Amino acid sequence: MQTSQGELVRVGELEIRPLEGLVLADGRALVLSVREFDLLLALASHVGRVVSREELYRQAWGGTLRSGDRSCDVYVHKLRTKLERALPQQRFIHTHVGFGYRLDPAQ
Amino acid sequence: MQTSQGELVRVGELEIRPLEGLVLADGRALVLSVREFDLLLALASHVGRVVSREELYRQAWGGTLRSGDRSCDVYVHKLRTKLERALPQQRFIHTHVGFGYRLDPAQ
DNA sequence: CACGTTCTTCACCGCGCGTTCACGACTCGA
DNA sequence: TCGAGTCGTGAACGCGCGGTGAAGAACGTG
Repeated sequence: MQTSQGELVRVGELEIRPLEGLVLADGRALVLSVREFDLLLALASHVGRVVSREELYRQAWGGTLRSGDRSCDVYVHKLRTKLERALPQQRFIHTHVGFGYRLDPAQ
Repeated sequence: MQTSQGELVRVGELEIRPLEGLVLADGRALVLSVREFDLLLALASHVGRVVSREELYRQAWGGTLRSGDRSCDVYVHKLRTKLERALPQQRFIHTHVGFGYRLDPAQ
């Protein structure tokens, strides 16, 4: 199940506005690139659930993930860095080795 | 009888989501490796009944259990440890000496 | 075209994962 | 009481997955 087009999404202290391409962390605006934003949106459309790299790639990049492509991991890292700098005390993106990633404001 | 493909499985306070590789213990996400997850799934597909090592190995590893292979026991131990840490008051995996293991939220 | 930004790819490395071994506790039958 | 079989448990080890920094390609904007 995906979030419908432009709806506002809340995940913990994060507020994602798909229509504007804007993310607010505790009220303060985050500067994200297009890819970073799409990836966050893909993760946010399955909050609390584990999403495979294939699915994330499909949603954020479009097309199918080629074997050996690490783009997904690299951008998870970039996203993590920015989220962590905005909200140091929280961990949002959790790794599930062998499965994928899970966006969850609660540990 | 096995659980069909992706159905959500509930065992006591455990919620197993086969499609995601995710287990919730009382709502909180558990971090399990692929093997641990598959083993739990194998046990959960026969809740309340004793499952032989051969059957567990067939379901979680694939192929037949070679004599002397202790992988199954080792992973039962790993699973127990994680379940016990998540839900200290309960015992889920019960040993039936000479027969196998039984997953049961009730003693 | 020039320049800054974004994206992809690469390489390195630490750590988690799965397998296997070793030892000890326990049970049961001879 | 002894030996064989079963199971719990910690640890060693090789390997692949994922974290991470950086270089270079591609993009977009003026």
